Order: sequence, then C-alpha cells, then structure tokens
Amino acid sequence: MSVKKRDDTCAIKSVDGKKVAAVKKAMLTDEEVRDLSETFSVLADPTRTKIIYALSKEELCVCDISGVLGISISAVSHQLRVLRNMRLVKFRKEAKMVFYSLDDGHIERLFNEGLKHVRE
Amino acid sequence: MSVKKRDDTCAIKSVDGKKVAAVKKAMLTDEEVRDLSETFSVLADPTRTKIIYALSKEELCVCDISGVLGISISAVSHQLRVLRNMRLVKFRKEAKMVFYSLDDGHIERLFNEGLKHVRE
DNA sequence: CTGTCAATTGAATGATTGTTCAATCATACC
DNA sequence: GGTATGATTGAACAATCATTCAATTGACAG
Repeated sequence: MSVKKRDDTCAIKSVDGKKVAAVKKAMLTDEEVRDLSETFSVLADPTRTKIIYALSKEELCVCDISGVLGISISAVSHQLRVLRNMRLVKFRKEAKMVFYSLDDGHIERLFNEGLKHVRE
Repeated sequence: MSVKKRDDTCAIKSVDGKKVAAVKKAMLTDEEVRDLSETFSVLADPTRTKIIYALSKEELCVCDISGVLGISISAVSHQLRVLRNMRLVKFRKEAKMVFYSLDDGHIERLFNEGLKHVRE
C-alpha cells in the first residue's frame, strides 16, 4: 500500500528561505491580526453594512432602523449589540427610545474607502 | 392566555417618519451592499488577513506562504482560491511553482486604512 | 515510463453566526 | 398599581465557512 504520510511542507523555501524569514519577521502581531479581522468582520454583514450607512446619514432609534431596513426590531437590536461591543456606534437615551449614531469618524472613513472601491 | 402576536413594528417612526423615508431613499442598492460586505468578508478572516499582508511585502509561492503562516499548503490553497475569485490576488506560473501577488493597489489601500484604525 | 514534488480540489467535520420566537426589562401614561 | 410600548436578551435553528484528510493534476528529473 505504501501510504506515504504527506507532511505538508515543501523542500525548498523560495530561493533559499530568505524571503520567508524576512516576511515572517515583518508579520503582524497576533493581536493586530485579530483586531483587523474582527473589524472587517463587523463590516462584512449586509445588515450591519446597511445600519452603518444609515447612521452615517442620520441619528436613528432602533425602531427607525428597523423601518429603514425592513427587518425585525430584534434582529436590529442584536446587530447593534455587536456594533456597540466594537465601539463603532454610540447611543443616547431619550424617554423610551434609544438613539444610535456612529461613534467617530474613523469607521466612516474606512467604510467610505470600501464603498469607493466597490463603485470603482 | 392572550398571547398577543408581536408584529415587530413600532407605532411612531421617529418624529413622523420623515427621517425614515429620507434615509430609506438614500439607502445603498442591494448590489452595492452585497459587494461591500463580500469585500469586507474576504478581509475578515485571520488567515486571509495574514496572506494579504504577506503578499503586500513580497511575491510568494504557495509553499512560502505556508511557511510564513505556519499552516498547511492545502489550507493556503483554499484561501487563495477565495482571493483569486475576488480578484484580490494575481498569480504567475514558473516551473512547478505558482507565485502570487496582490492584484492592484486598491486592496492595499483599503487594508492599510484598516490597519491604521487598529493601530489608532 | 516512473517517481517525485508543488499545487489544486472534493468531501467531511467542527465551529461560528445571523435570524426568529418568546420572554423580559424599562419607561411613560392612564 | 396596571397597561402599553420601545428595546434588550436568551435559546434554538439553519446556514455559512475554515480546516483537515485524501485523492488528483501537472510538471520536471532520472
């Protein structure tokens, strides 16, 4: 049978491994990679994409966001929690309602950069 | 019992619905939302984040990427396919090896904007 | 042709995640 | 206090997705 166990490594690393060592050394820290992919993850969902865009236009309460997007209040609230945990949105309570808005200009710039890319 | 069916809508839309109507009108198209979230999705995975960063430094073959990230060649190849399908990387064949690099400067700018945000 | 190596691919598994439904909290009005 | 409404939360379900393992393709060397 001779079932050779593939060890999933290759004999030569590019020319001689120098490139690999150099890039490895310049690699991002685990924390940077985690933060980066987490940030992009938040923007990667269609519902959250719409919420962020809507909040970039106007301060809105949960109910209004639900109306703009045409989805349930519960679904909106769940996604707002994700955005809150990531510090992408801030909120303000008034009577029974909670008004949300973007936390700062950072996310808006990143979001617009992505939008620019999509629109070419 | 009186199990009132919650209809998940609210009586009043903000002041009187003007804000909701305005934001709704300015909303992104479905295609824009889809493209945006797909683009961010590609950047949202730690493995792909590292691959893109590595390729922003050097042109590398699959084997080298595997060596830099410390994961299997198969796993790298699967992710490269995703990146290829999204036109984020391009490749060049030489002998038995396939060398990958970033497709253009668009993604690098978007990626760096995200990195800047994470590093504050 | 045969054997070897880089890379791709498919199937299967495990983990993550978005939505729905129901219950609950909090505030305002009668 | 009791009721109605805006919002949050938890559990459950379905869908998506990244990784692993195994098999396969394509190119080169002997």
